[in-house]
Amino acid sequence: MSQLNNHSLRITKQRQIILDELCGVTSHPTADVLYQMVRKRLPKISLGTVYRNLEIMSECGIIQKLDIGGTQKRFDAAAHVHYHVRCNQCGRVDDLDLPPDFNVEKAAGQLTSFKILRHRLEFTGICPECQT
Amino acid sequence: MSQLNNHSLRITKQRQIILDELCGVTSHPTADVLYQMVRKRLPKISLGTVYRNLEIMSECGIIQKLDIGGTQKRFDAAAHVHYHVRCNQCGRVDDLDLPPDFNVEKAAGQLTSFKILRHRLEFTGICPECQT
DNA sequence: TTTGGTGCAAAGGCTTTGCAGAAAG
DNA sequence: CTTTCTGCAAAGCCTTTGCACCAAA
Repeated sequence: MSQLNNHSLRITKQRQIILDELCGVTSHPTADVLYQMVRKRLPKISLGTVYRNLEIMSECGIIQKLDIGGTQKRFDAAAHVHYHVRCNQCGRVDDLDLPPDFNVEKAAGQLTSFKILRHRLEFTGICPECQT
Repeated sequence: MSQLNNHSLRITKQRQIILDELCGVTSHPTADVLYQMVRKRLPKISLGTVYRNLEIMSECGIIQKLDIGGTQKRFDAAAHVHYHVRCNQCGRVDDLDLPPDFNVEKAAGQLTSFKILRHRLEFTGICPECQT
């Protein structure tokens, strides 16, 4: 568990359980799915608290907030960078680790049992105008 | 311009101008930005109409609806598959054409004047369970 | 105490949709 | 005429936020 910002973060039961549940799955749940999971252990928790804490924890680098398309964001306890496969039909998102140097199509086909239909590569960074 | 579904699509002034404006830019405007552009030529058009037609046109394959992260979807008149660079600061999205075989970091750095900070590769397809 | 967190509910941002009137075929 | 489309406004969905109370340090 990494360290925090300037202000001290308390380890509350809510936070602990949210993180715990997220760590306990290999899927990449949306906030509301995680909320349902957490509610089994903490029935009175609010969805707002789940969102708040997921946001905070991702800012601290404890978890990752995935913005990989679809209408809802997904969350991931794995801190390292990796790729994903999404199912067009059910929306399921699985991990996919790729070597730094690879042939996209080939590598993906070998590493997952998904039937790959498309892929999308997106870079993020600072555009020329914002660099100045 | 490709062909349509079972039901006949009419070529209305609204549709024509929306497509025209989208074709006229190399950026990947969000629906509301496109709405502003279109409004200069068609002041009474509604945002709903813009959304509706963008959706229809992307279903027909005339344009592409990009779901590449960020809160808003973006639209692109280019039908061919390609990649994108997004600016973390202003949200600007540029095209990036990559050869089928490439070294991700190197290729990207050479092809854009963005300062690349991260990249993300996402595959989509059908998961094992949905395949059966 | 003081500071930060929670639950609740309301508000926000983007997108979709129902409907009655308008327009194209 | 019939069918599709439009503008408008309302509703929907996901997420964020203000606030009063609560809890940890």
